[in-house]
Amino acid sequence: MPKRVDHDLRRRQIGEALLRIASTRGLQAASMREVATEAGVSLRLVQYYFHTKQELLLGALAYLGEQLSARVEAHIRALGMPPTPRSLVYGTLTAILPTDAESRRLTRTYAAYYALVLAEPALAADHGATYPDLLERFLAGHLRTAQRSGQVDPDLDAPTTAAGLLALTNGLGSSVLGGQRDGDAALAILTYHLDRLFGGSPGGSAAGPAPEAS
Amino acid sequence: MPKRVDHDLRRRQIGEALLRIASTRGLQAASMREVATEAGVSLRLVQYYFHTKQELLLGALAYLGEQLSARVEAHIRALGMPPTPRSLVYGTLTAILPTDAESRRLTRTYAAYYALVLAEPALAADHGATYPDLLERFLAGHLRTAQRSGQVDPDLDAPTTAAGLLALTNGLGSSVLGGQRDGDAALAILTYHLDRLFGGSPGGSAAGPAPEAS
DNA sequence: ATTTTGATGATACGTTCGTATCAAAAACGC
DNA sequence: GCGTTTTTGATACGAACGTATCATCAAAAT
Repeated sequence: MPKRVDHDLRRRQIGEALLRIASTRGLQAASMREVATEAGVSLRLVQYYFHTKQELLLGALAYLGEQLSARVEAHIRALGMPPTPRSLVYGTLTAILPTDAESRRLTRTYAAYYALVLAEPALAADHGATYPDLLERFLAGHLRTAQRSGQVDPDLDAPTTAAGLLALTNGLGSSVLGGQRDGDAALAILTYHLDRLFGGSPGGSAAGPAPEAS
Repeated sequence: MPKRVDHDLRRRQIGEALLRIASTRGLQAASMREVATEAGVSLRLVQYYFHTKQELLLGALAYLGEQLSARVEAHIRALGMPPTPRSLVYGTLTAILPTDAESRRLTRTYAAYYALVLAEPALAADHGATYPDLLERFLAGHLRTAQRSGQVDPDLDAPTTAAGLLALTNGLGSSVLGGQRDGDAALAILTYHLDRLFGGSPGGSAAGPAPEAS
């Protein structure tokens, strides 16, 4: 048996090269040739692992989703264990806010794909609609938990509040990428709203364990 | 003197043809030839009025800004005269939420330009940064007025709240365009937050008439 | 060392793009 | 109807794109 190479790894290397181009110069600059150069491989190899460009775009989009999920998880973990409802909401939202180089890259790439999907809905058959939905339900669940433990006003509608928080964070992210304000200013606005929501007190106590992120 | 034609009008007709394409098929589908076809003129004429494509993109972006401003104004007016602080905030935010065909077209086009500007910042020299800023200051000012007249909690930070409302609206708009929810659901979430902000009571002196669907 | 798989190279096809260059025709105020 | 302006026509260029097709080279497991 001859040379063995992890095909999934190669595909990932090439796909992430595309994501790197998309984050800096946009998806329209991500031609097959440019991706090959960025990945340090030949054009022929890109064609070898992705028979068509649509395949490449879809594969890279999947990698982007994984990177985003990983960052959200890491951000939640960074706020201490075990996670409280507050740290889960806070960590999730601050993870997708472009405040550092990595989150800027992720959100810029996401924005590029978002525009592409708007023009060509066939690209995100179901990936685009379910992922934000999952995030929203995740937030709503923990908000409800926080309501039950008295950290959040129980009169609030949890799903509506969760949708509002996620939309707020996305909108703040857009304003940061658009150059309207910097990441710290956006983070300040987000924490202002979160602190108002969570009643100012650090709270948390020894509340019950929360559902798990996927 | 021979045939006289309003050059500004011609430029507008061509520019708006580009906006129409951008709203449905994205900016990458808006080639000079496609714009000419959409506008019902020859490619040569597009080149006559816009010497380069960048000129065309910039000109059309200006028209988009005018259309957006006009819609915001019309939406505010539709909420009754004279406008109250509440109707000004409500009208501004609902105007830029994709709830009907026109607002969907506007926000989709705006999203397409947003992605283009992210990849090519030279396109929106100052147009991109100042317009949302103006909107935000506009909202903050009327929020402060509402605070002084007791319709809004005076403990709130007006600029931060205004930035949050605008970001919330933009984020909700993105979720609508992305197919996560429909315009009515987004409008319900927005009004939920606005009603909480404005203390639930219709307030605003002689309570204004209900918003109108367009 | 042979065999199988991974990787490169060079190149080409057909399309579309932005842009440019000829020219001629059509419309309209005087 | 003259003359100026607007508009169209027919192409053409070079470049970049996605895709495809040759053949060859390198590497590693048996």
